[in-house]
Amino acid sequence: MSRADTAVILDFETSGLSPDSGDRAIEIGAVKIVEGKVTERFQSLINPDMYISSFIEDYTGITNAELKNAPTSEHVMSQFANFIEGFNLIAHNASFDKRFLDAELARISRSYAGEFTCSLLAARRIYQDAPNHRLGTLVDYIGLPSDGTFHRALYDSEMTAKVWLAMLSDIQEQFALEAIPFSLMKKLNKTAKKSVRDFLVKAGAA
DNA sequence: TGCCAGGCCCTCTTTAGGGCCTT
Repeated sequence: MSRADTAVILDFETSGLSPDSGDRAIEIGAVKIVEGKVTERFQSLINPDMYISSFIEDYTGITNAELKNAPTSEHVMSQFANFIEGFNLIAHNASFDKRFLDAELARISRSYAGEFTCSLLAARRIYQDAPNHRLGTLVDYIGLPSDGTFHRALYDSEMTAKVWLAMLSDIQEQFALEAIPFSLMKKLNKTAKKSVRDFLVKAGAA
């Protein structure tokens, strides 16, 4: 049984919202957690072979000048495919990062065996009283220390990992669950919000 | 030329529309 506190939490900065519209990854950041502790980190800029808009330069702080000298996607994604091998994957709004991961890996004919789950969908269920479920808001809502350097890949993956571990800790304590399996968090992503409490109580009793 | 995302989830719903999230 794979544990939900053992996984790779990843985050892409990209040139836009959709690889299907020609957008590319410009930075990847990730942390590997094993039994709740960060054991490895991965970070690299990625040369997207295109100019990024001034909006994206402002949003991320990543400039066209930096990207011009960045390593190729082929190089970075090959290393990243090795990094995630054997691990399940987590991202904040996973459907977004999964699309870019799949698109960039497809370019080098690589794939991965791990399963994806989403910290955003989990947070919408576990923290239903939060003002909203953006990463930065959740960091404040939970009371995690932050220097506010959001919108960079490694920082966002680090903060997503902290939010994820806080959620696991909270539901573990609240519903008397032990060593929460990854499969439980995947099911939680698809559980109706109104019945999530019953779902977790039953999971604790099982 | 002009357009430009997509999945989840709520509700004034299900023969639909719009807000939330990610860059």
